[in-house]
Formats: sequence, structure tokens, C-alpha cells
Amino acid sequence: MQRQVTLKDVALEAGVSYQTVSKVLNGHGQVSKETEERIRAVARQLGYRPHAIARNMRAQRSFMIGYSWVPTGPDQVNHILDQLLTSMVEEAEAAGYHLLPFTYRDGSAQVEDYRQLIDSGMVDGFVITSVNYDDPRILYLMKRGFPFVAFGRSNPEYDFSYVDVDGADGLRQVVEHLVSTGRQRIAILAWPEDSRVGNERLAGFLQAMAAAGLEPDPNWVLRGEGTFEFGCQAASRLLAMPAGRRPNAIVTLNDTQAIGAMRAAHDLGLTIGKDIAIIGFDDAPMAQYLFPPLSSVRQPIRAAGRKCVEILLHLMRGEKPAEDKVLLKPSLVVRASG
Amino acid sequence: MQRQVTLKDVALEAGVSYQTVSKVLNGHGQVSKETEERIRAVARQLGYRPHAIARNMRAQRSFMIGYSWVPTGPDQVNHILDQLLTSMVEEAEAAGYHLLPFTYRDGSAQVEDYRQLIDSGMVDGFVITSVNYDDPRILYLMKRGFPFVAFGRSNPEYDFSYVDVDGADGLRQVVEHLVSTGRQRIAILAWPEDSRVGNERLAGFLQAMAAAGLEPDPNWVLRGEGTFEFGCQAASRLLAMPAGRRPNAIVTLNDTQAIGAMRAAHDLGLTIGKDIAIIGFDDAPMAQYLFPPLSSVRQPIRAAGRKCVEILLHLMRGEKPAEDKVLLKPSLVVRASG
DNA sequence: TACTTTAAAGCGAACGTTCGCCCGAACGTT
DNA sequence: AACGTTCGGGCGAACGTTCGCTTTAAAGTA
Repeated sequence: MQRQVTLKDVALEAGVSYQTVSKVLNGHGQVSKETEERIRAVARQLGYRPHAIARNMRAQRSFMIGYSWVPTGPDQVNHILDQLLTSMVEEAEAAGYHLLPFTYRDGSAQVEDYRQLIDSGMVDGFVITSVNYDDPRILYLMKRGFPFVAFGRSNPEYDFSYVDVDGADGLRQVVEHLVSTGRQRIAILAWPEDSRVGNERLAGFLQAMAAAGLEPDPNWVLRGEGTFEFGCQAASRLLAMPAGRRPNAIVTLNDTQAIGAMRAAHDLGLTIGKDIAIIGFDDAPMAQYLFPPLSSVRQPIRAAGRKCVEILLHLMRGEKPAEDKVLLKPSLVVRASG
Repeated sequence: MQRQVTLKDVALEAGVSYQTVSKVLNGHGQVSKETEERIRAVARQLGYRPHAIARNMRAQRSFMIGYSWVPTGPDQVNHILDQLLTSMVEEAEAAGYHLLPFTYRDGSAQVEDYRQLIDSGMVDGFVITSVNYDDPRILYLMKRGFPFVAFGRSNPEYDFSYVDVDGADGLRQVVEHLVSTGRQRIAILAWPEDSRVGNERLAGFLQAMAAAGLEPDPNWVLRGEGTFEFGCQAASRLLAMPAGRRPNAIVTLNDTQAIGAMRAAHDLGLTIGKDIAIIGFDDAPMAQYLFPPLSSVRQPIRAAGRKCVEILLHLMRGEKPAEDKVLLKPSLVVRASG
């Protein structure tokens, strides 16, 4: 664990001042070809690596991007995290930045955590996820004018940079696919009204239904949590009716609901993909292994992560990004379930 | 985005030198009650937060822990990552440290990345995962004497700090459970021989079989990748024989294999949990939603993450941790599959 | 020859901390 | 009255950079 090689070490060896070494290695200043090459040779030989902290100290920047996420419960899985983190870290590193993960806390402590990271100079910007209406982080960061990008939208009247997946378009694709395969009796399992994401997806559904000339039965629009249990209960209710009067397709807003619905259909003796189509959202990796494999809407997570960081890099440099409100299209993955 | 409040700002306002402010806020030095309180009041009022980078600069430490992980493919999911990261970040933050995620690269670039982070002073230690025999990272870090903790074991002759889940014990629990429910014709789907983890788990299986007085049929120990496809194919072969001559239990080394095996059993018209018991490993969240729900071995991921960081904190402080080779017991979660 | 321009490299300063040494004043002791 | 001790706090230095100004010497121009 030998000591760090510094500019002074290189300078001593090369017989110049350490500032000159800095000039050479950064490409500034006037230095003769010979000394430049000598300095480079010595630096290489000694294995000089600039001390990141000293550099940040001098630059008055941390070159760090703060990120925290809502931890999932013990029996849940965040199948987004790996791809999102990997893509953000890659994009950040390519620009000389790093990602700084920090613990997620709720309530007033949350904004305090963001404040702490800003005031201690730990980060130059944030990527925030799991945003919803009236998100206190967004309000705080907007007020302070601190660079951040949200993965997800909030109140329409707020003006901030975001990247989001067009959930409405996803459900539009689902409806169009179902209609094109001759299914018109379509029910939907949605989320509670306080969910920005849920409302967006539901709106896309209703719009696509209208566009197809279908009037959705209000009793076939059920709101509840995005859980297996709700999916199972709601689908049981919907499918309890006789064949002619029940839906022949159930659309859900996430895969966990869809899996619950599959269980309900199975328990009622229905053949999924034939008697009833079921389509999920998220395309969780497990969807492909279900029986039958679940059709689902896949979100371009990696692209979203990259885009978030790309925009944030502009903001942190004080530039106005070319586009700072980005909507990415998801894609429907059709499998045997519908 | 106002400028950072520094010690000098507080000092000016309190009418003392900035070094005195530092003393007060760090609890060192002799300062009278009155000035101390005055300084504290001013600091609070001005919202002073120590500049982390300057502090690190002075301390010649980064208070960062490097961590990178193998990104999973597009249709896979890393159901460990969330819990592992969350627990490590929590443990690190409690000690004033942060986690620094960085991209995973294979081959010679990998050690170079570790080297770069060390030489640039970005990190004070590492947690490494996905270790296997002859892991070049372990060799490099051991040679440099740089603090690190591995989640997982490597060659037995290496001497380094690690935390691991006792996979052998997990399989022992599986065998004992199966035997206690009257199943003795047990097959196992294992991994290729170059997997340290796979060999450990298989060894536990064989040992438990022997302890139960059972001689495992060599043809019932199949090695292959931890994929759905291998699980399905291998199980098909095993279950193709007539009822009296085929296994009545299949143990796998991960859930994906188990799901493949479930599919094979299903396609052969067998009732899982009755005609054939199937038990997985990892207890992926989806296990509970399968049909029937999959029994599986659950690893104490959060405890492992916390323990890794705990040990690493000792190492980074130059202390010898009380225990630096930790083996955690997994637990079998019994569900309807066996 | 005297002066101006340019190239090459040195040097001081600063970023915000913390650490250790020093100094003055007040107090108590012989 | 002279001296030692303690308390309170100031001050210089350093961590490793980068930036910009200054200096020196050489080359070019009148």
C-alpha cells in the first residue's frame, strides 16, 4: 500500500517544477517537446495517477451524481435497478463522473438528506426516481436551482428536466394488439388515483379504447394496489360471470398484478391465452418463464438511465440541454398469454 | 445555488479564527463555554456543513468503498442487488463512508480498474462479489495489501477476509427436509465444475445424502448451466423413466433451473409437490408466485452486506477484525413444491 | 546596438479542512 | 516578587491540484 505518486514526485524525477508537470499532463501551457516527452515518460514509469480528491478540491466540484431509490420489500424485487444503475454508471464514467448511492428515507428526513449532500459538496447533481405528484425533492431542488433530472414526471405545472417512459403509449399498444386479435371485451386493473404513473397508463388505455370505438364498462376498470393479491381478487370477480358476459381480456399495470390474474383464471379453469388474454406491464424477467409466458410491455430502462445522466451532465456544466423533457416509447412483447 | 458556507464564514461572524471554529465543531482543543456556544449558534444559523472533499483531502482518505458487480443479461434479473446495495450503503453511511459503484469489466481491464481507483485515491477499500477460483482481483488486492472484503470464497489457500453463505448447509437442509417427508430418490441439477459456489453446494448435498444413508446415483447428478433451458432438459431426462425408477425429488442450485424443471414435470403430466418434489435455491421473489409455489433456500443477503462492510471498516482503519471469515446460514423456505 | 516579441518554465496562490505549535493572560504557588 | 501552570485561542502548515502571472533567455526587428 505504497504512498500515492504525486506531481511533485514526477517533477523531482524529471527535474522541473511540479506545476510544469501539471501543465504537460493537462495539455495547457507552453512546454518544449523534449521536456514534455521526458515528463510523460517519467509519469508513466512512476505510474502517476492524478489524485481525484485533490483535483475535485481545486475544481470546487465533486464530479458525483447522487442517487437513491426506494428499497423494495423482502419478497419483492427491483428488476429495474441493475439495468438502471449500470447504464447510469457507464454514462457517468464516460464523462469523468461517478454515481453516489445514498439511503432512501421518507418524510422530512428525505429532503434533509438531499440538502446535506448539496451543502457538504458531495454531489454536483441528482437523478431522482419514484417521483409522484407534489414530490418534495423536486420542489426543493427547483427552489435551490440545483441540477437534477427526474426519471418520471410530476405535476404538469412544474418545469424541470425529466426522462419518462410513455406509459400511455404502452397501453395504447396493448389495446391495439388485443383488438387486432379480435378481443374487445377488455377489462383493466389499475392503480390508486394518487399514482401519477398509474393515471398516465390508464389514460392511454381509455384513449385507445375510445379510438377503437369501444366503450369501457366502468365496472371493468378496477383500481387497487399493484400486488399479486389484488390482481387475483379483482380477476376472480371479473371472471366469475358467465362466458358471454365476462371480459375476454384483462390488462394490468404491472406484472405482479398480471400474475395474480393468471392465478385467478387458472383456478377458475380458464385457459389463459384462449378463454382469456392477460397482458402485464414491466416485462419482468420472470414473465418469460410463467405458464403460459406472459405478454408484457417492456420499458427501455437502459436508454432512460443513459438519457437521465446525459441531460444531467449538461445541467451540471451550466448548459441548457437540447431536449430536457424526454419521453421514451415502450414496446409490447407478445407471448402466449394474449 | 449559493456558495458553500465555510469555516471562515462562521469564524468571521463569531469573531474568532477559523481554526478555532474547527476545534469547537470537532470537539478538540480548549475553548471557553461562551465562545463555544456562540460558535455553535452561528454555525447552526448559517447552516454550516463541513465540506466533505476538503475534509477527505486533509485526511488523505476518501471514505469511499468501491463496489462493482456483474451486470445481468437483458432477460435476467439480479434479485440480490437491491438488498445487497441497500444494506451496504446503510452500514457504510452509519460510519461516515459512502459506496462508489463502478462499471464491471472483464479480463485485464478489470484489475486495471481497481488499480486506477486505488491510485487516484478514490476509494479506501473494496467489496467484491462474484468471486471464483483464482480471482485476479483477490490476487491483486492481496499483493498490494489494499483493504477489501469478498462476498464469497475463493481458493482455500488464499488468506483474505470474506463473508459467505454456507451453501453446503443449505443443501443439507434441503436433503434433510426431503428425507423427513419420505423422499429418498433424490436427483440434483448442479453447475459446471469450475464454479466454486456450485461445488460447495453440491458437496453439502452429497454429504447430507451420505449422512442419511443414501447413495446418490451418479446418473442423477447432472451438471449444466444455471438456466431455465438446462433445468428443463435435465429434468425431462430424469423424469422420462417409469414411476418406480425415476427420482421423486429434484434439487437444483438456483431457482431458474428449478423453474425449468417445473416446466418439464408439468409437461410430463406430473403433479409437482406430489409425484415429484422440486426445490430451488436463492428464493427469488417470483418463487412464491409460481404454480405451485416453489420451495427454495433463502440467503441472508442483507446480513451479508452489512457484515462485509463491517469487516471492511475495521480493515480500512488498520484494525484486525474480530472475525474476518464469516459463514452465514441460509434457511429453507418450504412451499407447496416439495 | 538597443529594443520588442515569443517560447519555456518557474512561482505564488487558492480550494476548505485539521493538526500541532506557540503565545498571552490570568491564576496560583513558593 | 518571581516563577510555573493552565486556559483560551491564534497562527502556520500541509494535503495535491490547477490557474494565471512573472521571470528568464533566446530569437527577431529596427
